[in-house]
Amino acid sequence: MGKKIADRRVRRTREFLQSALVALIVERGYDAVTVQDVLDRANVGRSTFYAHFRDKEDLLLSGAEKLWKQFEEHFASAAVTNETPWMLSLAMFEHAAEQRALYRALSGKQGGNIALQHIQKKLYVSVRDHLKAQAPKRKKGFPPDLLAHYIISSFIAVLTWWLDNDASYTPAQMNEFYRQLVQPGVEQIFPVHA
Amino acid sequence: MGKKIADRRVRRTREFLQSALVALIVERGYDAVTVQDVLDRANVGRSTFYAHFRDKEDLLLSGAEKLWKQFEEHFASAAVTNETPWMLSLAMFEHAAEQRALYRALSGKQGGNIALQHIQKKLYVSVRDHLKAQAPKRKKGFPPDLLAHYIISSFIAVLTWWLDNDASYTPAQMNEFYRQLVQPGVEQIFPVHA
Amino acid sequence: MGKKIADRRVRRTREFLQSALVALIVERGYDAVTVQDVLDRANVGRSTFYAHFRDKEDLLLSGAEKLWKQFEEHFASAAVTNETPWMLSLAMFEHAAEQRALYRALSGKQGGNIALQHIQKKLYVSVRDHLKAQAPKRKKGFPPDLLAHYIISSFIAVLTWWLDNDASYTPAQMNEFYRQLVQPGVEQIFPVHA
Amino acid sequence: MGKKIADRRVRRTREFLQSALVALIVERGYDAVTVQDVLDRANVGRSTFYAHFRDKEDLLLSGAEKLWKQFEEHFASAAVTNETPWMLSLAMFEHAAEQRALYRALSGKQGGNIALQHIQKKLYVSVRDHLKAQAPKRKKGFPPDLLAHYIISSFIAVLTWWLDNDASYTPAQMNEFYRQLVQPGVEQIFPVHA
DNA sequence: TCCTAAGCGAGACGGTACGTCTTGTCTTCCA
DNA sequence: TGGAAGACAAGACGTACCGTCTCGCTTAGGA
Repeated sequence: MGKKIADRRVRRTREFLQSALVALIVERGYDAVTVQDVLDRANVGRSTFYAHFRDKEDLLLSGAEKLWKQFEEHFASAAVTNETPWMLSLAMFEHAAEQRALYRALSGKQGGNIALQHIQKKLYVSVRDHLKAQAPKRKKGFPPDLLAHYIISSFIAVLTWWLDNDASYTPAQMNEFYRQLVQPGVEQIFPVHA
Repeated sequence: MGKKIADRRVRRTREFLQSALVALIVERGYDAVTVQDVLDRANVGRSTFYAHFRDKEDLLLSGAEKLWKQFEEHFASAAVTNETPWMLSLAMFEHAAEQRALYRALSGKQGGNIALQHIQKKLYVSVRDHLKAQAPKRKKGFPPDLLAHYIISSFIAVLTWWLDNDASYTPAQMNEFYRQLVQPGVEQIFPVHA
Repeated sequence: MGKKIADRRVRRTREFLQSALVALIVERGYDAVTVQDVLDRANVGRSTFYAHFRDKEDLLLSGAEKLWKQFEEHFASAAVTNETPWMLSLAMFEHAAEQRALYRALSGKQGGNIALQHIQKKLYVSVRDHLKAQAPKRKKGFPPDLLAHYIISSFIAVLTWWLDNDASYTPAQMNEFYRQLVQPGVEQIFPVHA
Repeated sequence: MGKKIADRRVRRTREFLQSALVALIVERGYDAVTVQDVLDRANVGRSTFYAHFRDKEDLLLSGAEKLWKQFEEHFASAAVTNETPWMLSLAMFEHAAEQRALYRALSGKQGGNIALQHIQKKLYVSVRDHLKAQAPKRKKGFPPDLLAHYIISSFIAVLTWWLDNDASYTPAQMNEFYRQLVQPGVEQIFPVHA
C-alpha cells in the first residue's frame, strides 16, 4: 500500500511547515512572516506548500486544530471527574502550561489573534449549547448567548494575560483566579443549585 | 493667518479620508480595503494621503483617537455624578449607541480589531491606575493587573456582543447586564465598601 | 535539462518585452512610454519585468545590445573583404536598411538618444583602438581621440539624417556620401598610404 | 513707473532660477535635478516658477536662448571681418571658452543634450539657408540638407569633445582642428572657388 | 528488478498593493 | 497685485508578496 507511505511523506511535510511557521511566529510575529520565509525554513517548495494549504492562515489554523485535538485528548484522559465546568478551564490552563510556547505563538499580538479566536469559537459553541440544554434554570431576561460569550471571553482574557505576562502562577492558581472573577456573577444569573 | 485656513483645508482632507475608510470598512471589512480604494472614495491624491498618515492603520487609529476624544467629552459632560465606575461603562454604551455605525466599523472582524484594541488599551490603563490608587483595599494575592485586564476585557466582550448582534437592548440594559456579570466577582476581590 | 526549458521561457519573456518597448517607442516616443504600458503590451507581470531588467532604460539598452550583436554577425559574414574601414560603415548602413524600423526607434528624438549613444560608444572605442594601433602614421599634433570622435560622430550624423528623413537613398549611396565628406579630411591628417 | 520696477523683479527672479538650474546641473546633471531643487536653491515659490516657465526644460532653454543671444552679440562685435564661414565657428569656440562652465552645463551628458540641440538647430538652419542661397555651385547629387547637417554635427562633435575633455587647446587650435577635418570634404562637394 | 505515478524543489510568472517621488495646478495669505 | 508657501490630484516608479504554473528529479510500490 503505497498510499500509507505517501501519507507518511505528506504528514512529514505538513509538520515541517507547521513547525516552521510556529518558530517564525515566535521570532517575529505572525504578520511579519512571509510564505517564502516558511518555505525557506521548512525546505519546502512553493508549489508543495500550496498543495497542502490554501494560505498562511490555513496553515496556522491547521496548527490550532491540532492543538485543539491535543487538548481534547488531554481533557478526556485527565478529567475523569469533570463534574463541574471549572474542570474544563483547569484542563486548558494545564494544557497551556505544557505547550506554553505554542500557545503564546498562537495567541495575542504575536499570533495575529487568528488561532486563538478559532479555539475561542469552539469553546463558545460548546458552552452555549451546554447552557441551552439547561435553559429553564436561567434567570429570566438575561440573553444566554451573551452569558456564553462572556464566560469564554473572560476565560480567554485570563488565559492570554497569563501567557503574555509569563507570570509564574500555576494552572491551578490561574483557574482559581478565573473562578473567583466569574463564578459569583454567573451563579446569580444562572443558579446552578436551583 | 494663512495657517488657520491651511489647517481648515487639512482638516477637511483628513476627515474625508477618515469617513471614506469607515464607509469602506462597513462595506467590505478592513482588510479588504485598499489605500487606493480610500483615495478614490475620498477624492484625494496618493501623496496627500501619505502626507497625512503613515498607512491605512494610522488612518484607522486616527479615527479611533477621534472617537475616544468624542467619548471623553461625552463622559465629561454627562457624568457630573460619576460617583461609581459603572457610570463610565454606561457612558460608553450610550456613546456606542449614538455612534453605532462607527463603533461597528472599528470593532470586531470588520475593523480588524485594531481600533478597538487601541481604545481597550486606554481603558485598561485608566482602570489599572484607578485600582492601583486604592491598592490597600485589595484582597491579598490577587494580581491587580489581571483584575484590570479582566474588567476591561469583559466590558469589551459585552460591548462587541451588543454591536455584533444588533440586539435592541438599550444602553442602560447592557450596562445592567455588564454589572450583573462583573460586579459580584470584583467586589469579593476588591471590596469597595471596606 | 530543465534549465534549457527555463531559459527558453526566459528568453521568450525578454523578447516580448523588447518588442513591446520598440513598438511603443515607434507609437509615442521613448519618454512617453510607461513601464506599465510595456507590461500591458507584452502581457507580462510587473515583478517579472523587474526580475529581468533594472528599468526601462535597461530594457532599451538590452535591445541595443541585441542589435549590436546582430550587426556584428552581419558584418562578420558579409565583410570577408573588409580591407578598408569604409566596409564597416557600409555594413552598418546596410544593416540599418534591413532593420530600419528598429534603428529609427532606437535613434533620434524617439529613442531618447540613449540606445544610439550606446552603440556610438562601442564604435568610438573600436575606431580609437584601430587608430592607436597605427599611431606612428598619424600627423603630429592632432589629438587621436578627437579624430575618432569626429569619425564616429559624423557617421552617426549621416546615419540619423538618413533615418529621420526616410530618403530613398541606398546604403551604398549613403556610404558614398559619408566617404565623400569624411575621407578627404581624415586622409590629410592620417595618411593611410604613408 | 512701477512697471519698470516690476520688470526688474521679474528679471531678477528669472535669473535666480536660471543660475540655480545651471549650478545644480553642474553639481549633479540635468536629469537628477528636480524642480523643487531649483526652487529651494533659488528661494522661489513653486507657483512663481510656473508663472515664468512651463517646466524644467523651458527654463533650460531660456538659458540656452540667452546664451545664443550673447553669442550673437559676441559674433556681431568681434567678426567685423567674417568673410569666411570659419570665422563663425571660431567665434563660437571663443565664446565657449569664455563661458566654459555654462557650455559644459548645457551640453553633453550633464545638460541632457537638450540645450545644445536647441542651439544646434539654429546653427543648422542658418547654414542650410546659407548653402541654399548658393545652390548652383553645389556638386550635383549631394543632398544639401545632409551637407548642412554634417557641417553642424561635426562642429558640435568637436566642440563637445573639447568641453568634455577639458583639454587645454585654445579656441584657435580647436577651430583649426575643425577646419582640417571638415574643409577638404566640403570643398570637394561644394567648391567655393568655382 | 524495473516502471510508473505521486510527491516534491525550484523558480518563472501575472497580478496587485504598497509607500515614494515628482510634476503641474490651485488656493491662500502677505508685503 | 505679484510672489512665497505649500496643499493637493495625478500618476509612474521600483519593491514585496501572493497564489498559479510548469518543469524535471526523486522515490517507493506494484508489475
